[in-house]
Amino acid sequence: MKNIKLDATDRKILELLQKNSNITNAQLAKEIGLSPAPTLERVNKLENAGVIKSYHAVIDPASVGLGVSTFVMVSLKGHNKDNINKFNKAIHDIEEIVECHHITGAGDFVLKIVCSDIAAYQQLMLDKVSNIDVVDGLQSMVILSTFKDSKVLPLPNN
Amino acid sequence: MKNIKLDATDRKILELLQKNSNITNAQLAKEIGLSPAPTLERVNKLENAGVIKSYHAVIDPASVGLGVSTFVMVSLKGHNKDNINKFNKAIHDIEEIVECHHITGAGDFVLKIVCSDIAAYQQLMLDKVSNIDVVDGLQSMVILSTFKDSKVLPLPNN
DNA sequence: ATCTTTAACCAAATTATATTTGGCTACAAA
DNA sequence: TTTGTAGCCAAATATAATTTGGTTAAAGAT
Repeated sequence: MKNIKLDATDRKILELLQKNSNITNAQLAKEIGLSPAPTLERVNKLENAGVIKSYHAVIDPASVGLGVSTFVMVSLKGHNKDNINKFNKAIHDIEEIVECHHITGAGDFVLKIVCSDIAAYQQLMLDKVSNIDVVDGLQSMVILSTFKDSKVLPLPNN
Repeated sequence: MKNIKLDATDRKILELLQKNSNITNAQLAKEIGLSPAPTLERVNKLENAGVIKSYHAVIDPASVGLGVSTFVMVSLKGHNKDNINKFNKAIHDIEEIVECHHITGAGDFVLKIVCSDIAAYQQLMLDKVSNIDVVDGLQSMVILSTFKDSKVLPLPNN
């Protein structure tokens, strides 16, 4: 991934595509004040440089029967490279675990988990997560509601 | 938002669009085994029903100078509706706070925060977050690395 | 100072893709 | 049995992406 210098126009493009990636190139061009050709050129450059990583649809969990989301703090039995790798491998194939971050502070990892209901969640935790042998402790926080979930990062001006 | 019944084809569409929303309708049609016309019809139906909420580009934080991401556990001074509303309002305009979830367990809220560096993070926390008058305690967890960040929810089969 | 190169841009042509149309089939309700 | 409806397809059309060729302006070289 190259190191690319972004100008104000690039940042505007990034902001707009984070907000809504289904905007047409023509509309995007209009909003940033350029014609379609150089607009597309800039978008391609941002993609090739790895600044834009990917494009995704976001679906409403409830409408597909996913009623429970949680954050889980995980502590490992010994916070060493080997155990971290084992843990990483173990969680990778559990599709209900949609995020896994290695953190400083109280625990070692924080997971985000999504599943149908509390029963399914309990089963997942008992059968799969707490069974991972390097896992020491787990602390679940059930999401009651989400007040903010912005897909737009706060781009610095330089 | 209507209650829509999803069949296996709809779920396949949702999976593919979550994975990569820039796929062409023709390619999507091919992968689900239908022609473009009914494929598009299904996508439109999913959008109109609110199952597909939005489309977004994902950018690489590091490549735009965003080097620090954290989770923050927040406790409020009294967990009542009024204070929750005040908190909600206060965090809404802080663009570095990209997520805010109301949770059960140890704290009252968990935030996800993204900013340039530790100095900027400290300033943000001191100047803006800890200043919110309903905030009682804060506990930061800095993300060292992210092992998994799937944009694809685990769709139940019915 | 003047040349040369390069990057960024535009308008317009072309290519690719989305979208609409009309009609067919199969299943379900009347 | 009939009638309506949902879901599908192929093909026509409309829209959008992409390419092309050429212009301008700024930076570095002579």
